[in-house]
Amino acid sequence: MEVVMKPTIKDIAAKSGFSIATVSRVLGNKTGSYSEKTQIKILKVAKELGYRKNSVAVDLVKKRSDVIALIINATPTNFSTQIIDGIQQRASELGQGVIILYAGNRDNGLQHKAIITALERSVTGILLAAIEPDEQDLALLKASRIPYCFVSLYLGTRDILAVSSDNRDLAYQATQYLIDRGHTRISLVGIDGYHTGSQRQAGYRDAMAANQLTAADILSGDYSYESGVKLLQQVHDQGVTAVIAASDMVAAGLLTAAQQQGLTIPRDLSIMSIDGTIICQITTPALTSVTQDFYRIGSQSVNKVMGQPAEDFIPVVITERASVAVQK
Amino acid sequence: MEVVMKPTIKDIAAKSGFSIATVSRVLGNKTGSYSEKTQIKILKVAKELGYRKNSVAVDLVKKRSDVIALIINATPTNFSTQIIDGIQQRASELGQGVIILYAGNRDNGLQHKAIITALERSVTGILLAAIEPDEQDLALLKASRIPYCFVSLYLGTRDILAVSSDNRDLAYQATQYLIDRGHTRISLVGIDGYHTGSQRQAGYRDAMAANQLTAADILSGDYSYESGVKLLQQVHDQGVTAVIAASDMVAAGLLTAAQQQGLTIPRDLSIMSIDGTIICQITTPALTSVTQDFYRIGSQSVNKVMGQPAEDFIPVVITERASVAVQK
DNA sequence: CTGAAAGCGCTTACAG
DNA sequence: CTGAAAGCGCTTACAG
Repeated sequence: MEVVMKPTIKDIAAKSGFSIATVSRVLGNKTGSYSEKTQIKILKVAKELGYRKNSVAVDLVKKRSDVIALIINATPTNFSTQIIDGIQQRASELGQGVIILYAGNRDNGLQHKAIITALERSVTGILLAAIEPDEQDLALLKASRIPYCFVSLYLGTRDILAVSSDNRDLAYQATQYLIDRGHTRISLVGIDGYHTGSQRQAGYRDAMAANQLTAADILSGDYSYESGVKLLQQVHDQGVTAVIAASDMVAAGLLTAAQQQGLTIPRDLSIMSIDGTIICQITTPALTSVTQDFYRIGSQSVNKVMGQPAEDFIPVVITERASVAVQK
Repeated sequence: MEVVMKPTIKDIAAKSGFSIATVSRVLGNKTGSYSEKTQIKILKVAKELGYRKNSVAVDLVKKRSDVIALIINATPTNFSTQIIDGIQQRASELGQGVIILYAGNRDNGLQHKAIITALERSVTGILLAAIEPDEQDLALLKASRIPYCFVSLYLGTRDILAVSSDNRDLAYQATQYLIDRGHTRISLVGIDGYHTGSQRQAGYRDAMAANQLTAADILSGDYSYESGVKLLQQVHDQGVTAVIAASDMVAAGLLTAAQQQGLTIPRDLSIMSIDGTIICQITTPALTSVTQDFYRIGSQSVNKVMGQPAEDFIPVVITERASVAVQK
């Protein structure tokens, strides 16, 4: 029974009386290489048969996919939607589809697997969002002939394509903002020591130093809500008047825990968040933040991986809400 | 220069002195069909050449991908991470990869495009998460020979595979919970009239009726934070003592707006949320919720689309936090 | 255990 | 404008 088989151009050729070459041309819209009558006939037959192109075959012969692979992990903070929107939008303008490969939450195995999957599918380019690559990942990527670009992560070298906020500058601005409001004892909380984390640590330290202030011990964490909750006590012990939270989620955790301790924010503690997602609006008080332009980070990274001119660093902006008080 | 070309099994065959058939067998691990010496030799050459399999070619000849396509849209509430985790986990247990196709935010065009993309790539199955299909989408899906399953959406018929919470029951439970705590004037807020929405509306109405209570006008919205903010005034005008929010985001919006109006939650208004994501912990007070088991919804949907036994409806649970007061 | 050959569903010079 | 043929990189009966 033919019924059960997916129809191919061969079926269309047989039924229409043309060769598969001609069928391929009209289906592929190679305008000018077929007559209108032929087109009409073939299109009609294709529709009758319920024909649907087999992209796998097309990709094989064309040796490329016209799809960008986006590898992303489940970060505790939910900025990914904006990044994805930016990527999708720009990719579609450039005629590229995008498939998302999920790398778990900082799961090195999954991450590696995702890279390999992308490599094996002859994608146009690979985007790695918020992925901290290990040596192996990097070696794999470098050995491939496929362009790749890190998104929202700067590896510290121009040799590797990347689009992100300038994390040093971002933390510097956050710190300076607090200093400008009279704070002198300021802490940085919930951060790790990978690329993004250490760049932010540097920005924080530089700003403190530039203002002749001594930096507090940095409180390590993993950017999560739980980190924030857990670290509040240490923040309190530090005796600081203001904190910079490594992410909106850390800020939210800090806030909840502080309130449970009976603290009033921002009177007893000012919180400056990093990211500026909708989380900042949900909390009470709303969180003042250094806001990243994730959409633009996404769209520019597509430009970059497609070999078009693109910005390296996307400017951030400070969004004043209600979690920072002026220190007398 | 050979250097620039990606090596193929033909290159390995040439360099190792074996035929491409044998190369294919050892690379494909067809144990028993080659000698150990051969294996060692071929693997060595493959490594030297930096060989990487071309999955596109493999898929073409095998006529299937061993990947599940997950089509997902950017819902205002961020439960997707949990669904994805569940899907990824179960899929990998079954030897399936998963690619995610992003359908924007209720964007019918993108949604349709995503379905077509999946159809053209001979995936093992298609999962549609929180997607309300239109006629066209459904026709497309039905016409294909690829199994598909809706995730977190029940179309109201057993003919179409789906795994979700029982949304009627979910809303019924939420309503009954409030009634049990003395509330009689209860509203349902931020919901739409599609499948999930109307099922919840029915559950709400049924519970009210079963308790001889009159249902308030349902306040329509799109499950977003903004909906919650915008609808608070109407909730207030209704004079209810408790609301069921269509999602965590709606609940958060309601809460923020209420607090801005000077209301104290839950004293002045009890809020019962639907979803139970981390958002519920972030707000002050924390939101009591009907909590869905998104992870399980995800993993069971994989079973279902792979033709394995699976549950249709995943039980929900009520998580008491601090946004519901007992009404005297 | 191994190889020659056919074939997966397309595209694209080449020739007419 | 159209068709016959080669080929994309693999897998897998078939024969030995």
